[in-house]
Amino acid sequence: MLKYQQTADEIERYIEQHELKQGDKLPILEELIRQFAVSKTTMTKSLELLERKGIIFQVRGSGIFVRKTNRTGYIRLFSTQGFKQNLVGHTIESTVLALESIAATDNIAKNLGIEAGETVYYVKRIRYIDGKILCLEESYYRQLIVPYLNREIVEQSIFEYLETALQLKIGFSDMYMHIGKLSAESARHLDLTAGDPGLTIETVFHLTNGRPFDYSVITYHYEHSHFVVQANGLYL
Amino acid sequence: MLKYQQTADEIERYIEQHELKQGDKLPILEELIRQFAVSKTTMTKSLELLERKGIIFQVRGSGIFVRKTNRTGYIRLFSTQGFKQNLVGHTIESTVLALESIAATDNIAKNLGIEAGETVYYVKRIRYIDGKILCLEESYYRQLIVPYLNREIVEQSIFEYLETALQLKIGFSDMYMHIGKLSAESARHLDLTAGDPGLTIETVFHLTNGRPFDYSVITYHYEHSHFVVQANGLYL
DNA sequence: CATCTTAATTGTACATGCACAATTAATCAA
DNA sequence: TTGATTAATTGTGCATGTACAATTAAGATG
Repeated sequence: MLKYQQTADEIERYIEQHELKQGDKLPILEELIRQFAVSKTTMTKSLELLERKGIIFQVRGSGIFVRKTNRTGYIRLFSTQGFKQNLVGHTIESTVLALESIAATDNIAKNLGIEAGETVYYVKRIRYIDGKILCLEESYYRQLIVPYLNREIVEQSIFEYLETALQLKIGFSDMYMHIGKLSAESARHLDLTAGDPGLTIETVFHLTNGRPFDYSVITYHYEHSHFVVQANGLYL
Repeated sequence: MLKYQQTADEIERYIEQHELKQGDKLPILEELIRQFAVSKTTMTKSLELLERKGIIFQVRGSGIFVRKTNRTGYIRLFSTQGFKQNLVGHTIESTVLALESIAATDNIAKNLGIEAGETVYYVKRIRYIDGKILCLEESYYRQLIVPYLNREIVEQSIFEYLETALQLKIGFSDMYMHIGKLSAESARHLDLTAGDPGLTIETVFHLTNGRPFDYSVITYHYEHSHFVVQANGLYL
């Protein structure tokens, strides 16, 4: 593990152990450098990481302070950390509705930037959070990159399998969000009524080398989906 | 302007001028350093910035490549850049429904982390994108930090006024998202029907020194809201 | 010609040092 | 005591240098 990541983890633990609250001040940079015995570069990178994770904020000339959201029970969207750490205290389960190899349709191909007809795994799942329906997911994995999937893997975390067993390195992703009314079929799976609200997120996942390997369409259950995003710059 | 920001801008322009596409390779690091006559640190920071903006991706041992989303007409959520650059080619207009000083309710106070009763500006607007209703916005600004607002300012970009005229430095924000059915009142403002889908984003804005100054509740028109998010790590 | 091994390429991690900007604390003047 | 000025504190920008990891290309081997 990289030194700056490890240092960041340690600082995070330090914050928890000392039960620091929003706005509490951490030791100054120099002191942190001394305590953790790393160089300025490394410590700066660690702090930058923590800042992007929304755990601290830094004020030049003043100090380094703890940042906390004041709501609980929200799912953290776009966390740098994975799915798992994100949802400590929550249980995620999946019901697999479909798992098969198919030929990519035009739409799938376009999103993945491949030729129509290429073989992809089609996975359809309902995912539960703490026993309640969270979302309906339909994903398409390029078989060229993900040569094998089975029911057991798909019932658990697919991405964990990709990263550990297949050693794939997931890089970046483009997410397209829109709101709409549920179709009869989606509503049935989510145990809702057609016309009810739904948030749909389409995502194209890429490996670190830029190759797209997964296109997924997720529709969230509007009553069980509360998201929090910790942003750093401006936005809208 | 900082050197690494300026360099990043120049590289961005370079990409546009050379009409580079998704996956196209940029000159190697050393070459970029030479061309732009900056140090390795600076160039690295510039590239990191561009990476976070979703403009490039870097592959160790291979090179630096252009990253582009393949859909247009989507609004970029959580862009590091401001509202303006984000929406080039789009027109944003606002209708002001309310602008008054009020005493903070318990809910407002809790979100801003202040005492109930503190004076805040209440701003209610409908915002249009390219002539179509985008969202209904209700914001609360602490008068202690934003001492003056008028109709003219509120009709334009409030944040631009805060940054330029008041010299406030906006730091980070916590955003809470959920989907639901529109109330009769919201629906009326958005020219929709009660019960229609709506995406609501509550945001608490902080200055760079960590002080919260704005709590806003925005409800988006489901037919005119298409968002894109370029994420870098994993997520859900 | 395919496959393995090795070497070259290319970005990332980490250390050090100097200069400087933003904030806060201390000092001084009235 | 108040308000302005100065000084100390504290994080950020930028330059240089060494080592190394991931990828790709080249070469060797069968």
